[in-house]
Amino acid sequence: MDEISSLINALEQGCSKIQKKYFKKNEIITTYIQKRSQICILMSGKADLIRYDLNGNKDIVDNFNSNDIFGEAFYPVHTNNELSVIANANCCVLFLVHDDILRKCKSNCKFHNILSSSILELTLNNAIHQNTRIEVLSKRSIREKLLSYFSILSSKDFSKTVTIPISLTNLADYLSVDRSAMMRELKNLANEGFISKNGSKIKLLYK
Amino acid sequence: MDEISSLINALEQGCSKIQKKYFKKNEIITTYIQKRSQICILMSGKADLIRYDLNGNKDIVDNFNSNDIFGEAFYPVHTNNELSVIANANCCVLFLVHDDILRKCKSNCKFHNILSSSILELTLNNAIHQNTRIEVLSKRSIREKLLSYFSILSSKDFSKTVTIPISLTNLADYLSVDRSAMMRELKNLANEGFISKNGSKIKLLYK
DNA sequence: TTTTTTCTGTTGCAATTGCAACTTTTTTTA
DNA sequence: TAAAAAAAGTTGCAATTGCAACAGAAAAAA
Repeated sequence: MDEISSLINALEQGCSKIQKKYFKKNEIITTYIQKRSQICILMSGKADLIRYDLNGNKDIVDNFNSNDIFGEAFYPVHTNNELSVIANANCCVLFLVHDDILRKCKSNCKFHNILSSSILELTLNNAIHQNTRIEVLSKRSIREKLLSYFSILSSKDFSKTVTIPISLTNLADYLSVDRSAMMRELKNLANEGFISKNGSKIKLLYK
Repeated sequence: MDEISSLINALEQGCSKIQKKYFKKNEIITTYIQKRSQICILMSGKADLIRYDLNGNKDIVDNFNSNDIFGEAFYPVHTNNELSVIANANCCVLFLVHDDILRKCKSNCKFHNILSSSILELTLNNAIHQNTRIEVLSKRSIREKLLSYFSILSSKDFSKTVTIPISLTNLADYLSVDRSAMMRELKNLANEGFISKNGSKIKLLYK
């Protein structure tokens, strides 16, 4: 992705406003607390945005892959619970401070100008992902959520046969439904001839 | 909002890349079809993002207020149904083309530089709203959705008494639940002493 | 390779939710 | 200001869903 390589250049040419750090699996990348203007870019690896609720249950709020952008800057100021980003694999992360993106850095580094538009690109990308999730979450039944999800996968891949790119357990989390209820609904969809299913490979049989 | 006034300046100083248009209630502001790079900013008024589903039912996907940013650029490339933005009141809208934000306009207008960061600000703002909605949508029961929604309102207002800023009908849409089921749950919450309710004024009684 | 952990798959049951069909109240429009 | 439209409020009932508690398969770790 072009935006990412521009940023890497800026970094390597010595822009002091960008930090690059490495994390091992299970290490804490950042917490969303008093870092209002922190923007992070995951250059490689996988990470989860985690909340521990009042009962101490771990709740996966979001998850990030290569080229994803995240940070407290994307979240409301007033959150009840602390959010943490935890590495799910070895990660390389760029850290930027929001204000630094707008104002030029002291050394007036020549890559600074591209920063703002690169961040905008990634942020737009993030918005597309969010809207996609809102799309499926706003369906009222598990069946509709699944069909909506499959339909999006199908149009991305230009194919009526889609492979769910995450575990079914994680899919249930993504759709915010009970996993066993989702499994049941997958079976119903298959029994009623809407789909055929082999593991996480789904063939859409309707229309 | 600073970003908006910067944009207005850019416009009024004659940047040819920005268009300003006025719409009356019920007029179509734009459609999300083959306008991949269109970015719109609602300077005043209210608007809804609408989808007509297969049965011809009107489905309100999102709604926009002053200073909100929207456009096909925020949506996945492959959408099944056509999305339209309809004015809900008299609206003033700025239209920008995404590529123009990145490259400088021919006249090299001096306000062009601020464009990118202004758009970034608005886009980050948009992400915050989206994350807030995902937060409530990902709650599994109507009760949890309501409590989560109230809790967010409460921390915004620094008060245990909140006024729902939209109609209850629209709130049910926002939470993606059946309106009558939501009304029932509001009554249950009141009966069980979690809240007290007077119209759209809600007092939080827990903790 | 064995052990441990995670993931998949299943089912009964109770609780929640959506749907449909109303009435009443409030707001908007003519 | 009267009429029309939208919103609020209610309830019964059937369908969906979450929860709990399993067993077996697959993947990861030791």
